[in-house]
Amino acid sequence: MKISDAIQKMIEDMLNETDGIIEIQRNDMANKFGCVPSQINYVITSRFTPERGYIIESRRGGGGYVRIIKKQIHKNEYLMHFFYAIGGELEINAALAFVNNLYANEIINEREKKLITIALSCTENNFLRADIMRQIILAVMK
Amino acid sequence: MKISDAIQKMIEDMLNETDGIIEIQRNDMANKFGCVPSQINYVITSRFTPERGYIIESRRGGGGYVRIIKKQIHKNEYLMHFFYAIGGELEINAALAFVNNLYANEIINEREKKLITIALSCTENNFLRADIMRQIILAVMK
DNA sequence: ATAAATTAAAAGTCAGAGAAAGTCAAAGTT
DNA sequence: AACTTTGACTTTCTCTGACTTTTAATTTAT
Repeated sequence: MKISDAIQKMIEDMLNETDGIIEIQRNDMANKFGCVPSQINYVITSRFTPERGYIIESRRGGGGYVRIIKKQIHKNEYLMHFFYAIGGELEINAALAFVNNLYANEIINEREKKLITIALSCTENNFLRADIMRQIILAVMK
Repeated sequence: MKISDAIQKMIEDMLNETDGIIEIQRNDMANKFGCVPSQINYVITSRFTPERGYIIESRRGGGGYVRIIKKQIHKNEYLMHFFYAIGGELEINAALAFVNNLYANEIINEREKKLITIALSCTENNFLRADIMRQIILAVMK
């Protein structure tokens, strides 16, 4: 049961094995799963949506394909940019505003936000805080 | 014995036999107890509430399910214990040992461990560090 | 040998049927 | 009065198939 989930998983696995961009043959894939081709469309439109960070491109006719692209969230770029923007000092309010931004952009979750807030609030020294902020960015960047 | 109580007991038993997370088919379970499906909802909403430490997730349609998650409270107990064990001062080595312990026990993940380490390393002051440790525990406990 | 026409090979669309779970109010119990 | 049971109705999700559209490949005509 749950063919759609199996299809989703296969696509995700393929995306992980590559650089986040794959091309599939709709009919082939439907065949592999013993389902009707339009079910592939169903899976794609219900799970690989733009809101979830996917881009779909396709072409019909002989040698057609469906291309699924997982948007590489510019997370690291975003973080890098900030990393270099931090000066020698960092005020607590500016720091917390940035953290809220990270949270809003889903780069960190609520728990991480709390931990980071603690780390940033542990000193009055804005030089030290800038340093801590840099360490945090590196930690979050993985 | 009331049917609802029997259903509750079965769910609790299932939760105890697993890691505190189960998935049931609402209609199947209703069938087992010879009741109407909506009675399962009744049991869940009246007994497996968030206040009692349960999380409910579900999905409709073919292959649907109701997932019941029992929040592992022992983690919080564990954290509580440490929270009260922290004295006025906390040396960096003791603090980091504790963090490693949390990581080993899967209460925090690697990324959180990094963030916590940063927070704990931001001062030379063992009084302040004890305070930070307490804040961290509260943040992680939710 | 090209251009046009045809055929074949994809992928897309959409609506309907079916499979679950959710809701809520009324009726029954304790 | 509070809790339990029931069932009619709703909503969401999945699967299917007939039909359409687009593109490539092939054949035919000039």
